[in-house]
Amino acid sequence: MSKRDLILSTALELFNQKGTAEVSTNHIAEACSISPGNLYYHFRNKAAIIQALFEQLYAAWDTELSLPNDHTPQLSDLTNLVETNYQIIWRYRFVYRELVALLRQDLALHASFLSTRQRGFSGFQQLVEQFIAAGIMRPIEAKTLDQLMQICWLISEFWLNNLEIQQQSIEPSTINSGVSLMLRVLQPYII
Amino acid sequence: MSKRDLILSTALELFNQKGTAEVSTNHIAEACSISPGNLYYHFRNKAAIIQALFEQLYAAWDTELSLPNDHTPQLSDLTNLVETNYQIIWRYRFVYRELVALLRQDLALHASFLSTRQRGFSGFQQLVEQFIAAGIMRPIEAKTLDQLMQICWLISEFWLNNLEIQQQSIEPSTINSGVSLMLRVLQPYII
DNA sequence: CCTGAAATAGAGTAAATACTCTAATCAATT
DNA sequence: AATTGATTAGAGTATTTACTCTATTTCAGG
Repeated sequence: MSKRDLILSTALELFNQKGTAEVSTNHIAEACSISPGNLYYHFRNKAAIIQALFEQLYAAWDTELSLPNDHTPQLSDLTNLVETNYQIIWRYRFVYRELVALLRQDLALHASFLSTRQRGFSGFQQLVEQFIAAGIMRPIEAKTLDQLMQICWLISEFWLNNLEIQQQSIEPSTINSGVSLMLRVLQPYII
Repeated sequence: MSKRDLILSTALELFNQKGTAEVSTNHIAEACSISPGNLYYHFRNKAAIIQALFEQLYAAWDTELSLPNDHTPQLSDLTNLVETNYQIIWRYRFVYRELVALLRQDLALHASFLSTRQRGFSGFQQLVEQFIAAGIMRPIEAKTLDQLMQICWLISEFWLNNLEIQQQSIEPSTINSGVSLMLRVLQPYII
């Protein structure tokens, strides 16, 4: 593993443990057993480390959330996708824990996050539209569909936060409850 | 206004603007035009200021979210409640922006928040059960009902965060879209 | 083996932070 | 006027933070 990757994975672990505000660059360097100077050789500043971790998150979404597009979609595709998404978010959990604060402090980060998020949302919406086309779901009026999508998206983004607030351990079973929550929203429209 | 209240309202304003990590006790004191020593006369430490603001939030929920219990409930009661709740959360918006981080740093705060939250959730659930009893909503199986409540609750807690991420201005119209999102969840069960 | 660039160590700095301490002031009561 | 307790100012402190600078080491290619 390159030193750059070591710094990033160590920072990720510490950020997830204690939050970005509580973890200093010196902490990260010490946890990596390297000097502060070395850390600043690899990263311009602390914000650059956070940005790089966001980039990793984007990459994880891109590579791990792809759909097999050679078959007609099934509901299981949706649940798989959502579950994988929860796993990714959990891996980078500091991001959603502090999301609003982090984005407010960094305009460029906000922009990149918004566009990545928009891509994800569009893909999600297309999947549901494929369900309708395939007769798995009833036709839905445009505005209603948009609202349903927004609700599902809200669940997928904030369900883990909700679990953490409730101090529930994040295990497959609790994560699955987030998946079934989303299915509950769509259920009245599933044939 | 007592000096204590001045400190709290100033701190609230600054926390909402910049986040708790970016606002120091010295900042607060300066913004109040008082000395740091004076601030520490009124509050043991920075955490105590945050705790006091949480108490104000609890109080706002208690006093402003009461239901008129002399008439059979109507759907408009629900929308009014949710709207008022959004206004309260917006007033103390730093709380939900940083919620997971704040609670993880302060065990006592976490406990008080959880119990207050539980009370609110129960009240909300009772209201919906009254709708069912009044024939406004169809009877719903227990597990389904619980899931619906959780979804609505998630929306009420995180909708403003979602708006902030989208950089949308928080206005009556955008807040109303949060209310109709919740109605969209319940709509299939409304008679 | 030499060279030079990349990588690293580690001391150092200016600023900020949470918080303390002491002395002064105020305001009400005796 | 004197006393007393609540309030306030403001200087001070130890620590931490993000980040810089310079000197040294590593190591691949000629």
